[in-house]
Amino acid sequence: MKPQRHTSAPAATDSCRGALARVSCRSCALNTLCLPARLPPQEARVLESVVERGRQLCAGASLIRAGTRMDALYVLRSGSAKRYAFTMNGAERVHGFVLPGETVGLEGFASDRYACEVAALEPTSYCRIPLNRLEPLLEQLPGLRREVLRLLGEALDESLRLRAELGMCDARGRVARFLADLSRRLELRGLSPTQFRLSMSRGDIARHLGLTLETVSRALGTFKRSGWVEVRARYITLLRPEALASMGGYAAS
Amino acid sequence: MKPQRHTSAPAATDSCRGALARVSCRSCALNTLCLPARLPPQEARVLESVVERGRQLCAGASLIRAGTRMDALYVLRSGSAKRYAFTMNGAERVHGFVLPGETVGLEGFASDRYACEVAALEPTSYCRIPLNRLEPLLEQLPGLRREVLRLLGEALDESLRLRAELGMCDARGRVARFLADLSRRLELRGLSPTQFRLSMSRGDIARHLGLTLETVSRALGTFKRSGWVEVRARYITLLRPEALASMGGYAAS
DNA sequence: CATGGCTTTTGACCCGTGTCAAGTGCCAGT
DNA sequence: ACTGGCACTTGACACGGGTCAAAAGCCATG
Repeated sequence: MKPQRHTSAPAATDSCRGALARVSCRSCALNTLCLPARLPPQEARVLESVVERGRQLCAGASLIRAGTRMDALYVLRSGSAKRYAFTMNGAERVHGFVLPGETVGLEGFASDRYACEVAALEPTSYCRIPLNRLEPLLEQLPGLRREVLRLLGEALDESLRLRAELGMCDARGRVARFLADLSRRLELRGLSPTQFRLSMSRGDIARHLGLTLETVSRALGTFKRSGWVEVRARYITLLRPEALASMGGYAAS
Repeated sequence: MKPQRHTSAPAATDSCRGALARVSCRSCALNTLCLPARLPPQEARVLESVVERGRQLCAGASLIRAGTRMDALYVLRSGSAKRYAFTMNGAERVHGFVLPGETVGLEGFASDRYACEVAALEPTSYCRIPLNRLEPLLEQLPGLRREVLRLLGEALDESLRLRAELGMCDARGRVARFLADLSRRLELRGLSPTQFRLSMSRGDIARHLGLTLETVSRALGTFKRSGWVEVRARYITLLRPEALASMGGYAAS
């Protein structure tokens, strides 16, 4: 068993940055969102013992290289990242953006190799769950087994839903939906749902939504002129979130 | 234990239709494609003991109702089906088409409820793997555990790739890709890759590719005029599959 | 064989978005 | 402060594909 070192103040505060000790999910700010949150406490404790803390990544650095052997799952602790891949004609395609508490690397189960590149969009830290430590736990812990299946199912469901809904609305609807979705996810993390910084470029957003960066820019321009948002470079303020939500087809399902 | 009745001739021939006995994956025509194919033989034998044979569905009948509690995985034995769902504005969205040997119901892991409706497009038969029998096996059989993860990963990967590639090519490219993909999957099942019947309507294809049925029809018309395909109602002959494949961005990856 | 209903094809038109190009703003380095 | 580079905005234009409408095929039924 590895030595366990505690920060004297066990405050579960707004950031994990300071802590240099080994992972303690219970004292992590993300404990209500992250993978262990849905596990029975004793299973969470076992899982905790195999989680490794990754070092900080600078903006642009890759957390996962597409095509490399899958050897771990990763969970973001802070910062943000984009998941992307290239089509055979060399065009970059952005599959999505990753926020703290979200798991990446799941598509690797398909072929034992990661299918997406995952790169930090700003200084970003993460946790790592090595597969060779995870697999034995899947045998012993039924809750963890169900949770991994749930995560995969959720990723699949989200991907299907995204394709369906983006395919049905026009450019402005897609951008509206993107903002509404981001807003919701930020709120879940205790951040302001109406005022935030976009860590990704217009081009990244465009390549995610299947548009061009000019069209994204124009959509934002329209929202600005309608008084729905305020845009200053990458800083966004949502003035009429309901308008965006309804335009993006974000009705109460 | 249920009674086991064997057909006297154990021929692994081209169809499972005749057999009325309980499931015997080893003698099934799909045994090289289906879920057990990638399992170690002894695990496959255990899995076989929990698989139930479903009765034949007629065209239009639902195999899975969206929103109902997830209680099983399903594998198609013969026929074909479409997976679809409705967006909140009531528009139908086709997530994909299912061929024999393919597994459906995986998205249910997200929330314990099926997210897609799955309906037969022609007379169709299937196998059923109840979850309450599958779960204990996941604890005991490491190969099965990996295989279920692989299936989910594959579904996820395919969904991502589909979204990426469809988003980047024009209407004709999408239809070409659709035909090339179908052709490949039919060939895997030992059927002709160049001559087949489309069990789905133009509208279904359109709702799957994010187009309108008129555009799908026009794309087929173009291919016909170029001499790439022959179209007679729902019967299709691919005359220049390579042309379609390259247009759909189906290069050797 | 005729009928009616459904699916598919074809045509005409127009809007939205991609494309190309120029212009603006922001930041870092010299 | 100047400069070069990059991200973003804005404008003009063309075209692909959505929309509406009508005609043609296909298949059932009586």
